[in-house]
Amino acid sequence: MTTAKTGPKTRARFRREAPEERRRQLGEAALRCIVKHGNAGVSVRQIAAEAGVTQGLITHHFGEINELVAYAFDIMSEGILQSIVKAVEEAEPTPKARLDAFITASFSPIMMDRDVLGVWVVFWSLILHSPRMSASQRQEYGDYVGTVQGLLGDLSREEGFVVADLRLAAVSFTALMDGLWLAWCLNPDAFRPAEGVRLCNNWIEGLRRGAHA
Amino acid sequence: MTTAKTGPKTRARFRREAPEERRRQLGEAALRCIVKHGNAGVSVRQIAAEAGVTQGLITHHFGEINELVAYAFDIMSEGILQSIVKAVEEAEPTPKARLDAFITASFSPIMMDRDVLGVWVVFWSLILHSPRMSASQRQEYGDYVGTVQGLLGDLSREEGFVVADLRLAAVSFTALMDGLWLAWCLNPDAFRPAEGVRLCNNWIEGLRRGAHA
DNA sequence: AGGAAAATTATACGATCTTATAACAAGAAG
DNA sequence: CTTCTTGTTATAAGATCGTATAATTTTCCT
Repeated sequence: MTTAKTGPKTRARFRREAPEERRRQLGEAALRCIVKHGNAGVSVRQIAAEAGVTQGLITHHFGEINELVAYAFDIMSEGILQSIVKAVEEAEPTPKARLDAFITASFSPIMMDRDVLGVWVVFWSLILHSPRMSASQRQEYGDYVGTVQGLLGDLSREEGFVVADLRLAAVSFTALMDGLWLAWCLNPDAFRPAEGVRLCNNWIEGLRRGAHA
Repeated sequence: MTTAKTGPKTRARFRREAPEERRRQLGEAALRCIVKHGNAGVSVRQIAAEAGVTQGLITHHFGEINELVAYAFDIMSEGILQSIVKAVEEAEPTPKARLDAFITASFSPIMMDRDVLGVWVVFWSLILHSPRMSASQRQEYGDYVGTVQGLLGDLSREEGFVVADLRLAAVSFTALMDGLWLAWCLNPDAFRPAEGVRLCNNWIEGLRRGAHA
């Protein structure tokens, strides 16, 4: 891909952008690279090329590449949590409707996308060796479990069933969904999205029937 | 680490090993490298150094490095599945005791080890971009779910409760455990191993009470 | 012993990677 | 219109990576 007939000593023309915007562009380019090549896609050169800029820009905006990856992780985490929370907020304000919305959103086409989940799994694999990403993950995981705990607590109060340890129950439900995402991502034949919804609802049904009392 | 006083033109002495043994040594060295450095540990040079051999040996035994990684994945998969299955076989032959053994083994110190689980997560992240590993994973996942399905089916027959779709229930239980492993690996403060056992038992209790009927 | 087969070392080559540095240009401000 | 700031390009340096190839050593077989 040659630049269209540049003179002998002309430099490439470029557009100057606000730092936050460029950072976001680079972060999204990173996500696209990970979609395409997994871990192997994480490279200054590939990401710069994907974003249509030179490598130096990444150094300039992020210092080292791990910082860019962590930033991309943050972008994605926020995006996912937000889209799910949004679905909950838009549901009818009854505990059951809100929980249903949560589950449905979790298995909507936005989430049941191998590209999305594939990037997610790659991030998981990076967290253990990146204190920076680990901190983000703990924060985000806490928020997530907290949200689930709220939904489950509201439901139990509304319907009058007992849950011995609400936080643990939320951990369990979260684990179930993560596990289903992972299983489907690695092997989409394992179950259909609608079956994922059903399995989550079955878990809730167990909760109703006092399995966690 | 210099070799002890080699003459000017002497070559390093070495021991010749049977191919299968050497392959296994290299596979285990690869696992150790992944423990230490995650994805970044996957490199011909690092693995060869870890195994105490030269790089060429990896090419010789595996051709390309991805083949070695896939082999390491197979080693680990078999090891884990075997240790769990063994615990089940050693339990009393009642459905409940066997299932208990399965759950207990799944949260024993052998599994609740961040090094072990960390490697596991790295492998997950590689599967999506490696047809060879993907094939292994599907096979192994099928075996695993099949084992779970057998345990759940036996219990339901013994205790006389109804499960609408046994395969789906096994998928769900498997997902719960994978999700708990993942959560604990990324954040060991999320719950204690004994609580993991309890959460699995709670899931089973839901099954008993007809949540999946 | 002696010799053949194959495991292993040693080395080289080209590609790609990360990071650092200097030059340049775009946009804003005076 | 000029000047200043800084986002951006361009380039280089050094490390690491994967793989190929040839030389050498071990080991087994006769």
